[in-house]
Amino acid sequence: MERCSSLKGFLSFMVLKLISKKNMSGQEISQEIKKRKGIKPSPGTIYPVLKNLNRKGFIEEIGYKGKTKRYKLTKKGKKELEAATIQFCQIFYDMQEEFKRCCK
Amino acid sequence: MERCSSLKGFLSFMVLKLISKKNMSGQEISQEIKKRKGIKPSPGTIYPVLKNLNRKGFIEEIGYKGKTKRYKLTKKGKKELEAATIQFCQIFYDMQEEFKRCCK
DNA sequence: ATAAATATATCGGTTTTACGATATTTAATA
DNA sequence: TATTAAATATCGTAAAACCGATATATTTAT
Repeated sequence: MERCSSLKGFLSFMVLKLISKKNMSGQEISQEIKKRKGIKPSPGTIYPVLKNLNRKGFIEEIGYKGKTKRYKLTKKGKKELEAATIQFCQIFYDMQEEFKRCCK
Repeated sequence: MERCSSLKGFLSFMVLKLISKKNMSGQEISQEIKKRKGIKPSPGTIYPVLKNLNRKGFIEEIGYKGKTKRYKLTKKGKKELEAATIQFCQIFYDMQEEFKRCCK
């Protein structure tokens, strides 16, 4: 195909966006997605996405004292997210009004 | 899989949204998408989407005097779009700020 | 009316996205 | 430390999304 951004899809985009706001583990990400979408992505969905983002250098692991592993955005990841965000806004620019309407 | 909305994906959503603003032909839709995304969907992409939306009763053909066929939203399509919009906003609710930032 | 151009439709195949099951690792608890 | 629970990782498979090529239909121009 050939995408503009090298992100795979909306799920990757979403994961990157979530991690950008707060360092998160796979579980935390899954739960946040469930909260928004209503459907919790299966392990077979979320972990490959994380692996892929990690492989591309967009995120990296941080693990500290007895806490389960979390991911944080790399500098590269921040740039990628910024690019993807711009594209997202371009594609859905006319959703702004809907947001105002939907989200009270 | 099993989605919340019965729309197939973001492309279907986008097409529905575009048609909701203005009755459009396949070509016009393709061009608008190219304008936003940079990539024009191939005929093999866009027409099956239209066919699917039509089969589900979300859009219907209107053709008039020497003009190429256009589609308009049905009542059912409007309801569907509304539901999908709400879901979209729920999923991406925190994109509002980005919109303000990106779209000058 | 015929030819050329444009738009639409369809088909087979590829890639992407995601799942479910299972295995492994890590953390919490006894 | 051993046991259990939770989180992560991996694998094969399935379905969705999309493309390119080709065929057909419709408009436009000759």
